Amino acid sequence: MIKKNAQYIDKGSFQQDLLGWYHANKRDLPWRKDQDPYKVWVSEIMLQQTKVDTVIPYFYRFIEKFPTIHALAAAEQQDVLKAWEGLGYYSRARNLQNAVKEVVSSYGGEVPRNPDELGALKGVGPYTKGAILSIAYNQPEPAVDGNVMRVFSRVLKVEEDIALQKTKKLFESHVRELIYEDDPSSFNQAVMELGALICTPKSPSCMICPVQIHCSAFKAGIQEDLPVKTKAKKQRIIPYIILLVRNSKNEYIIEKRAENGLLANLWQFLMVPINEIGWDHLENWVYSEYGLKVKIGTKKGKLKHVFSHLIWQLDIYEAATEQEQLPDDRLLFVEKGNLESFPFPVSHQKMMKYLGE
DNA sequence: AAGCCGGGGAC
DNA sequence: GTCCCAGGCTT
Repeated sequence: MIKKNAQYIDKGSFQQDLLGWYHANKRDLPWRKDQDPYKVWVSEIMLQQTKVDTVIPYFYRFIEKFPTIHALAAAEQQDVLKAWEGLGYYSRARNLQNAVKEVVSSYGGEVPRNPDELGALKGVGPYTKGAILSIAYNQPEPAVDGNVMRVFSRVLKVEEDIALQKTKKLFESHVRELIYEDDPSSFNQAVMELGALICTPKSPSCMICPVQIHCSAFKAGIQEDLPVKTKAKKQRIIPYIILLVRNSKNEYIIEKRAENGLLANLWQFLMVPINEIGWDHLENWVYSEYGLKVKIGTKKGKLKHVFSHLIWQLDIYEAATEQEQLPDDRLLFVEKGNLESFPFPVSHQKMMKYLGE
């Protein structure tokens, strides 16, 4: 039985109602066609902080391009990033390939079923570890994500802040107690499916919920008030001048971003942090930063791009250079028609409509 | 514990 | 505008 401040629940009846609903209503998703641990792994990484409908086309393309662990391990990172382009959180792609290489070199290409070995892989945290172990290997391990915390915060009327680490551990212990050991894969997926389809953040469909009679929050009429979660901070606004620099051969200058941090190893048009530089020193800064002499032209447009923790305010200008040689390793001349072979952040993809002919 | 790390869709 | 999504890593 459930302890602490949570309410009691009839475990067998809850499992039966939840799993019965799941088997009758689960979505036909591409990563549910088999239990290939590699495909389960790829899907779970893509699904981190990302909706199912967004992931589906990426998953198809990714598996077609990298069908096996060995294929992904042998790929160029730029090709992996290109397949991830637009999905966001690009460290997921870099970590996944890093981990896949580790699986090839240390585990003969087989995804570890040992929890400690699996959890030690880059990008495999507590949730993903539990998801792979339960879904691919049928082990009764908890896989606690946002859905699971929302569902059980309501069913068990847990009123602790789900942003806290200790609250997540509390839910893991609840799942260990409640999990259906004959089919932990279906149990974990059923809770998440319920969270996605019925027990939604706003306006949950309690009237058609298969576990309504088990739900303490519904009984108390406070399901809309759970889960409790502290609010995120507001984003900082950072203004940039974007320079669409073109040479006499009608090629554009793009720059490879740093190998760590925001949008790592993706490509972009030149970005000038105008607040730090100031308009008067703009061309001088470009020369000191890149050894590049440019003439700023006319303004072509503006964009606002929102990240989870900051906002880019982008003013886009065309610019020209007469240099033939690029003095900086980060920079590259590329014809307009070849830009699509490089991975770009979405914000810079949106700038391409301002390029000339 | 808090900050960093994308992008999109629902409301 | 707000929230949050099948989270993890770093400090």
